[in-house]
Amino acid sequence: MTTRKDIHNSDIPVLCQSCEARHGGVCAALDNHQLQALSKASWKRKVEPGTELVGDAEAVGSYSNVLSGVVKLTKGLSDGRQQIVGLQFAPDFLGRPFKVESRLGAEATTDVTLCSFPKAAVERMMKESPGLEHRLLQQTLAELDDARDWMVTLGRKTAGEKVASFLLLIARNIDPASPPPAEKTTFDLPLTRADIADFLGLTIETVSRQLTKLRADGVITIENNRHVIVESLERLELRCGD
Amino acid sequence: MTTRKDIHNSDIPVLCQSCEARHGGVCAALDNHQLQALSKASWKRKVEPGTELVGDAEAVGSYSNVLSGVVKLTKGLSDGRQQIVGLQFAPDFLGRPFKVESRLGAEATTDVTLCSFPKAAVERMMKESPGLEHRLLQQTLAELDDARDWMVTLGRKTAGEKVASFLLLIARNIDPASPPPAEKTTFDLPLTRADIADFLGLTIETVSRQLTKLRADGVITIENNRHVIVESLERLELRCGD
DNA sequence: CGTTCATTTGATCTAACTCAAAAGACGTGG
DNA sequence: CCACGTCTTTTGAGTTAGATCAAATGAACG
Repeated sequence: MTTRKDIHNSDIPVLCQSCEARHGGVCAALDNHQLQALSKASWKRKVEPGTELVGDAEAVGSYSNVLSGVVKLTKGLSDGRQQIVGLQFAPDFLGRPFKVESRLGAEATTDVTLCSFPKAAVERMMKESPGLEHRLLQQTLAELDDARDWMVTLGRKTAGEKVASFLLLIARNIDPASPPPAEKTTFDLPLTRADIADFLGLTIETVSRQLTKLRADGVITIENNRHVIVESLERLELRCGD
Repeated sequence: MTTRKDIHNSDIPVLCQSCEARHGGVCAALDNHQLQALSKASWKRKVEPGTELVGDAEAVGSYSNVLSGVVKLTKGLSDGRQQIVGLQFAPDFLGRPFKVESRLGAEATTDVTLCSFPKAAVERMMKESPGLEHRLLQQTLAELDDARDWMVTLGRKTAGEKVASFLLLIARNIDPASPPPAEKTTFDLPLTRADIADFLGLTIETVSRQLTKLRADGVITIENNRHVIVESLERLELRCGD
């Protein structure tokens, strides 16, 4: 077992060996040969919070895997109103296949590590290997499910339920390694109050007031504005409305 | 040219020959041989408005193509609040691949014609032919784009903008044959006021008031509660906020 | 032509927004 | 280490868009 694994690993590109996306991400659909080919054309980069990864209505020449951190996907109205339409956590795939122009903005909200590939290389590989396209369909279906869940949050939940739903979403997704925490968790909010407001379709003030309420009710504790301690996930779930 | 086409048509299953989804829908990704195989196991049906096609949290044994009419996809909260998270027009594909249980309700809102296939047959065919999976990825990506557009509508638009956006969406999608009307159109609303409210995250009363306003401002005319005449698509677009 | 259901209209009410100011976090340079 | 300025978050007071409650009108149908 150990031997076999080592032999296998020796075929895996150096760049990919320690990569988390190797298992959960789209790269999991590639065999070692394809991984070799792709890794030659790929590059890692680290970006700071606030870095714009894809501009709204901008041509995109590459796809990426999110290896760590959080990326927000935004859409704007002509008068400046904004809505965050998705959050990407590791090891999500970032990019819109088969379209030159993205109608989405993408921006790092925390320190983010990315592994990027040229659009052409991915699309060639997609034609050759159905497994990759299958994996991409899976992720897209999952994103569609998430988007529709969020539509319920946006359309039908109260401010209190929205904020609770948001905290739960973060608690469940912020750590790509350990899946679902049971009863108590802790994390740093990957978004500012302004971003949370744009994600929930609320104002900063309303978000703040609802967080204060959750704190007053002993459901959460907040330290230094960013660090959240969820005292009871169960009680948080009860406040989500569903 | 005519000759060739006729020869080709003779290979196409009778059931599919006059089918609109043959060109725009997922079936367009199948060759005649595959079409033959699938059509043997498929069946058409007509259903009335209000027919539940898929129950929330119900196991689904088949996929369908919408051939005519409109299907609403719904999600509910525990206390009865509802949100429509998508509308399917012809020739959309209906169903959630790779999942036994749908977390969505699906209900006809008009008279609907469906062509249904056993889940297993579609999934087998998907494994054999990458083209089908590719086509499905395309539709899923399009649905994801639509869902995200709608998130902006739900999260950031005013009641007036929401209703205008809804009318525009219907005007652009109700007729699968002729794509985008230019300046004036006419259609029957495929949804009741209650459904429109659930789609827009509003109440019936607010929807009604906004429709009345659009009528008062001369943007639309309404006959018999259901039939809408859009006097100026351009002026409707201006009211959508984006 | 009366019953039923969908829609409109009217009169309040309230959750969330807006505007304004205070409090807290954080970095910088003395 | 502390004083200062900047930026973010919280808190407060008043306003409003859309909800709620209630009633009238209109369409469809046996």
